[in-house]
Amino acid sequence: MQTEPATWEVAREEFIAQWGALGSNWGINRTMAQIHALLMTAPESMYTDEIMERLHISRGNANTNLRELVGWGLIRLVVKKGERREYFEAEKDVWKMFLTIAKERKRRELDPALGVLKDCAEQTKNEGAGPGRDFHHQMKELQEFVEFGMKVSDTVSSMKHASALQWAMRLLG
Amino acid sequence: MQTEPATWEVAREEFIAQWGALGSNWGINRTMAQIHALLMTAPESMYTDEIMERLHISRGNANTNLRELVGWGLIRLVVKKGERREYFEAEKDVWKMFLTIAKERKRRELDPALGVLKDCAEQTKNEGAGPGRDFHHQMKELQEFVEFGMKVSDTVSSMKHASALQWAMRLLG
DNA sequence: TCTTACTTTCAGATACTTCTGAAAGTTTGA
DNA sequence: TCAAACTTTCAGAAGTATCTGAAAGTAAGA
Repeated sequence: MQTEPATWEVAREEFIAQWGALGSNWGINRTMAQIHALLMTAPESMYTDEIMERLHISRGNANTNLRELVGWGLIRLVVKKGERREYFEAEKDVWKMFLTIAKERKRRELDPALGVLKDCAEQTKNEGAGPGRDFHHQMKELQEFVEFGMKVSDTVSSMKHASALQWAMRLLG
Repeated sequence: MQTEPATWEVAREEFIAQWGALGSNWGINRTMAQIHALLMTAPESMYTDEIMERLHISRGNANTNLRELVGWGLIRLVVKKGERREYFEAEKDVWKMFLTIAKERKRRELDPALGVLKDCAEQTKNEGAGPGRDFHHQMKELQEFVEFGMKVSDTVSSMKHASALQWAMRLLG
């Protein structure tokens, strides 16, 4: 006879499925998001075969996405003494998770954008009046805005959870 | 003889191409990002056929992505008196652009995530000690974090550019 | 009413992303 | 040095997203 799954396992199943679907909006692929959700809610660390079985995915897929998650810093590899197999576990602290994601998104989304803007501003710095000058101004404005955003992000990222909270309370209060 | 393009037009070309490429990281499709870049740097409003020609895209593609951009609120439709054709122009104010994007991303990325978290937390609120309880806690923590982030985002969004700047300077100073 | 000048739609084509599974590679311990 | 236990790779398959272009739709003015 099949063992009845615990109530929380049902909710967990939903969480994994939905989190995977949400991944797409976030620009993260579905499997990666699902593995992350699975590990985030795992009472114990897990190894590749368990993950494959649980999510019905192939070995190659599991392996690739696990590496990718390690690359993001969202999960880490754990070696158990006396065991050869690699286990994985997720960072469960929400603030740390947020910092990791913020840092990675900054690197992926903001850094390259800044490069383009700087370059375009530089190329047009000698434009006289007219549309050329307007274009230059616009690139400059965008550049400054992005740089500013990066500074804010860095500042927040360097905060401990408690001080970030305190700061935010002041903002909201 | 072909007219030599102005210097700024060369930079503009690069901006459009690169911005389009960056769109992917941002979860925005390439054409949409390119049209936005084109209109953002256009001295005058433009109509569909001009955009098609400039970006070498089909009518269907142009039309779909223009509607999408209007949907986001990043560009608007302009009707010129005595003209039947629809023209488009982009919001050029950087702060307004940022607010628009922030609002839309919140709606697309945060709102649905919050729904899932609330639902999972609710389903497991009666779990006793053990993994079920841990799961519940984790959902709760995530939920609170997301709600908190949304509040911060709303607060900043309701600010005028000047006060946001002032607030940020205090943070950074 | 009809023609002209436009906009919208959508089925199929193309391009891109992700996944599979088997084969190759690596490490450990006997 | 070998076999067992595991991890990594990658060519091709499957799945998604995006784009084209032609046809259908709409509205204005003659």
